[in-house]
Amino acid sequence: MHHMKKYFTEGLIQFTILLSLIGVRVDVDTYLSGYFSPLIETDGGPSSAFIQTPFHHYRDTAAGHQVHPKCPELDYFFTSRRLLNEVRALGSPGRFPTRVSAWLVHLVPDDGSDAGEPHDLSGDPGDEEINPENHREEDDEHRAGEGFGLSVSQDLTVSRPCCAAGELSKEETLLDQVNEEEVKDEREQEETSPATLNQLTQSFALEQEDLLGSSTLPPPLSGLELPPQWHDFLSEFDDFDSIVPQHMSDLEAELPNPISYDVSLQDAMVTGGDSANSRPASSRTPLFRLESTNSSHSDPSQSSAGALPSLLFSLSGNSSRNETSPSQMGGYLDEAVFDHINMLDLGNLGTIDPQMLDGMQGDMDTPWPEDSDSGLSLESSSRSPASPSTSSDSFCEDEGGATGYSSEVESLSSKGGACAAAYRDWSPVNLVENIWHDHSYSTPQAQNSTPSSWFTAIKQEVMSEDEAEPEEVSRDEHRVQALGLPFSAFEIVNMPVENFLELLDSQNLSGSEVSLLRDVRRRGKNKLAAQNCRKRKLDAILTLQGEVEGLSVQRDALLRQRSHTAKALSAAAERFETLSRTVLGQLRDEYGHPLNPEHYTLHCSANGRVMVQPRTNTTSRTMTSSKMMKRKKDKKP
DNA sequence: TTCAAGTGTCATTGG
DNA sequence: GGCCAATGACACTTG
Repeated sequence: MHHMKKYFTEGLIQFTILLSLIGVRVDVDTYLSGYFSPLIETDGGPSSAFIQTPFHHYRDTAAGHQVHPKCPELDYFFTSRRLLNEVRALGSPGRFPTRVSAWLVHLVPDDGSDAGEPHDLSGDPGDEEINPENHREEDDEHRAGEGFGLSVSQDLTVSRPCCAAGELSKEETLLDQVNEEEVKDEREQEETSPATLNQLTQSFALEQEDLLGSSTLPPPLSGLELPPQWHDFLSEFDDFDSIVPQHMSDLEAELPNPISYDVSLQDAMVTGGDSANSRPASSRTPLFRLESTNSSHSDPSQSSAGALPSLLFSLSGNSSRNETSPSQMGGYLDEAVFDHINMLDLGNLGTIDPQMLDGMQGDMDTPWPEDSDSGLSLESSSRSPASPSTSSDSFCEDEGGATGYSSEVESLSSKGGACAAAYRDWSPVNLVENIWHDHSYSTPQAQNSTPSSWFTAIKQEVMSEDEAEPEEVSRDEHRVQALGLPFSAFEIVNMPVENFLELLDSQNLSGSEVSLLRDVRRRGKNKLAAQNCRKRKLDAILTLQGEVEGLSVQRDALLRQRSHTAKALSAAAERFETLSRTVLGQLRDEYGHPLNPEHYTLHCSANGRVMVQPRTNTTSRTMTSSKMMKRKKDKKP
């Protein structure tokens, strides 16, 4: 019987630890500081329905557990208490909304009085008159006791249980021995009158409080050995441990929501970085933090509930960032779309001696392809284009100007000299420094490339395209050619504005011609801008597409994890139910009969109190040992 | 002929 | 105020 109690106590402690591990706050303070009454407590105070097993009952058990207030064995319990406090410090998640109302009803040694007669453990028969508050509590407790159908005395006593005669006598013998020893100790310490069992227990409770209040730390809980069933249960929780802390927050966050919503670009960018912070991790970090006794050594950052979302979103963010990277986006882009943009990427093109430019200037007037960057549209309203003469019609080969102009252009050819002079003042260097300084994100600029390099590269690229396709001179190009200017439309578009203005001033152009050149420049720039804009759009779309795919993968993973977690939770709930039944089966009413697990259940309140409740909801009838302890303290002078 | 995609252009806005 | 990039809207071209 005693060793059963010992195991029962150990089991209750371990069970309490487990409850704490799964988020149920279990108050064993009173248990540890009082009589090791295991599963107790609401805030209501002591309950007459409880008969707490005196600490001394655990002495001289068959297993040799010498439990004594001054016994080193207390360290075991104090260590448990400390560990439990650590576990509690992790918080109570409310994940298990159950309320455990533990009623520990067990034997109280009979010191010779009649069986069935209540024993006032407080040793203060006049308590009710002295403390009306306790009286009310007692009334409540009494009603609660009635609710449980337990014949419990008012004042922390219970009738002598109806046990088997042999077992009872054996227990009585042991209890008497314990009582004698405790009476002796009690007398030595307090020199008080009658060393009743109640006084002994009370004094022991005080001793425990003193011990708990001391700064002496208990030794590590190295000697704790768990029965096999607890090992099984813990092993299950080990698996649970690896799952729950990481995924609970995600489950709590209504998993589909962060995934199924329409992803805007901004959202996607934001979530890519720190969406895990959308919910403060600190609010859920204590959830199912199952480090148990290792909690003090665990790294909170690793067990943070927000770790998973953070990790996942960081992964997503990385992916998105990678995908956003223009360098990697190239794989998604249609080459045909960005041919013109790529044409502007001149940074890595080979440098060509600027002097070569002079020899190639004759080719600069090569009309752009219709779709080239600077190719201009065929406006129907414009004048009829001049016949495409690609030989030498635009660029200044010499001061004599270009040749091959159309009749309309020829009228302006005489202006080529001034045009050439203006060109001499305009170096391609300025093109690089002034034109390619724009914010075009899709055209990485070779800032360190020489002007001649990009200028020649453009020419080469244009030439290569010209070789591949039949020439198509844009309408604006024809207009520029018709003006007899020594510049192509491309150059007009890309030359610095200072040079362009100087060109306009130096050419003695009419108002319509100036307007034409301005329109050519404006349209050419706008075309490039439109291309860049469309490329950005495409990039954004592709980025979002990649992020959506990443989120879809993440969603699938989270769904799998949720399923796994649900299974683990279900298994844990089953184990919890089994253990509850086991615990209830070991609890006794005042008659020594085990509580019927069919009629009672363990519940954990929101504050972690463990109580025994009837299957029907009668929480108001629950009795708590905290009330009992409070009343006992109040009674104590 | 219709449709979708690509492209150029215009107008507007904001830096 | 001018220049420029960005962008929505529209029209045109093309397959």
